[in-house]
Amino acid sequence: MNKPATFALPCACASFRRASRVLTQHYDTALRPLGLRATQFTLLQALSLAEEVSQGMLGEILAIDSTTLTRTLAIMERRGWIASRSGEDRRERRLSLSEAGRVEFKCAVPHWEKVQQELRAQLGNKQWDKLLNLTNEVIAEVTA
Amino acid sequence: MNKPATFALPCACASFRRASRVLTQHYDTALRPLGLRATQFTLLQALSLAEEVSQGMLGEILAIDSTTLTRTLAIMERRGWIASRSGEDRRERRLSLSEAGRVEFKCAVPHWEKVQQELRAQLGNKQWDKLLNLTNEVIAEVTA
DNA sequence: TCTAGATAGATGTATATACATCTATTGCGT
DNA sequence: ACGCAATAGATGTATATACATCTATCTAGA
Repeated sequence: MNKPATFALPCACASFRRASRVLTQHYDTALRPLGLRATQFTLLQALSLAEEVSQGMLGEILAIDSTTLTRTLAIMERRGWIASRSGEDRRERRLSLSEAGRVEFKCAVPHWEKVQQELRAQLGNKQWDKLLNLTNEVIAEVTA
Repeated sequence: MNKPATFALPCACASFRRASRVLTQHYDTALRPLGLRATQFTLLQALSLAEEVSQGMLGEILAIDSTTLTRTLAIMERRGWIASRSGEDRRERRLSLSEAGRVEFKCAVPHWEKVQQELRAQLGNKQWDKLLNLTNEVIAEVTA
């Protein structure tokens, strides 16, 4: 066995997961100085855009199981980045960025932009755009 | 907040991970009757193609950290699907499918093909192909 | 040959992830 | 008002994932 490190996989899921792992490592590396994981950055970004959302809605937006968010958000609440209060419907948790979360996010953005730029340069603008479009379309069509 | 469930994410990593989660759930659902996870199916498939590989090489092919494989493979060895023996270099573990693993894989293939077909139908042939090509290209270019 | 540095995996630890199940709450039909 | 089905999250459990560190082994140089 002396295969080159990259060879095409016939399985869309395998191929996607592999690409995810590789991308995630790049983003994780870029964000490590800030003590942020790629996943956590995504949550900060989503909350930064959404202002206030319920846990369930956040999960729907990101296609993350709501019970997964319970744990991931707990970590970020412990770090003081995220605040939650119960909504009018008292079963709901309404989530938002704390002040510290806003600061953390603001600090992280340049690092995030740098990785995005680097990858865009590596792939070329055209492929990069195709990639973003396709992944977003996949979601739109497969989620339904 | 009353956003539709799907909206475009500006972050390639977030977008990829989201698509991964959605795809993985489809494959997991399809393989659940067999007691197989998508990830595990991928490993069976890789070993089925590779015959015998070291853990490190398998990790390289799939872009999975070798120490991650230690745990994931342990589960599959417990189930009797995977055999390992030490190589000439006694630090290496040479991995292969056991007979039970070959059987399990063979049983799983039709289920896997069905999901692939369904997704292909849902996305259309053209998009499906673009998707596979792109993800594989991303790997090729970003891994290097 | 002996040893210092490199390499392959194993182990400790932390996070990400989902499903099954449980609890608290809500909303509806009577 | 009552009571039952539906819903939002929390909790138990299992897997996936990576990094730091450790151990065993190998390899190249003196």
